[in-house]
Amino acid sequence: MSATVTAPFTALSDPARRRILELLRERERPVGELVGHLKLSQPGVSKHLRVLREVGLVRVRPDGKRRWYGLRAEPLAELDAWLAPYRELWTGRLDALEHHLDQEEHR
Amino acid sequence: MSATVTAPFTALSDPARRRILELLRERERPVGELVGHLKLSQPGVSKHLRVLREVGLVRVRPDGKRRWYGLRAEPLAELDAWLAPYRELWTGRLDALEHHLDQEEHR
DNA sequence: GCGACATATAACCGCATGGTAATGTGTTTC
DNA sequence: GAAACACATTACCATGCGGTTATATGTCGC
Repeated sequence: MSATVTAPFTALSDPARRRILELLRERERPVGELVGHLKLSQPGVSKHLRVLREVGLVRVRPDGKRRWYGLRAEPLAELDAWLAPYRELWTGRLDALEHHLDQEEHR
Repeated sequence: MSATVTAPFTALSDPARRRILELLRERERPVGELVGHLKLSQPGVSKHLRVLREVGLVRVRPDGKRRWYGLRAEPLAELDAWLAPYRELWTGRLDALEHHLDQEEHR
């Protein structure tokens, strides 16, 4: 684990891809259903799905002519881990990083 | 607040920019010092700093000929907020989202 | 005011990205 | 096995990005 966090950040920088993840957060969906929600052509959606697959943010489960896409949380967990050391900057804990809070209050 | 999360995701998708944030997490630094850590030309670093400034991830404090860059946590907090609804997918809490866990255990 | 210093901006380049229309591939149905 | 369906891939285009070198801008010391 913990390959690099570049890929997930890049993948999530596109609004359409974030929208797809949002839709898959509710439940698995076939491609056509995603297309119906996305103001994008079917190939456009397939292209985004390929990106999401390649960074491991979604998984596919073929079922006849349908391909059901589902969410994979692992890369998101890596982003969360990346964020961790920064989190104390805004969680009001003033241990060991007070100088940053100082900076904030002068802006 | 809560503009859009696209900008911070895009900004963080570059390793050099993440490295800069990492350096600024310790303390404020002038540009030259960042250049010294970054295998990049000075203009290259300045370009990345501009991007970080525009998305609000850093702030500048001019002091004579130096310009001291510091971290701003707000956009990171927005990312954290964006991640929130997904977080329960990997935190072992099996409330209301068991179907996702089901999916996970079949892979 | 002038040269040195610190940084920003401009101009340029190669490559990746996101979108589309067209086409290919696998599956179902009759 | 042929047509219809669901989806992926290809080919193409315009735009943006990250890098560099060259140059502009502002500040300090004398």
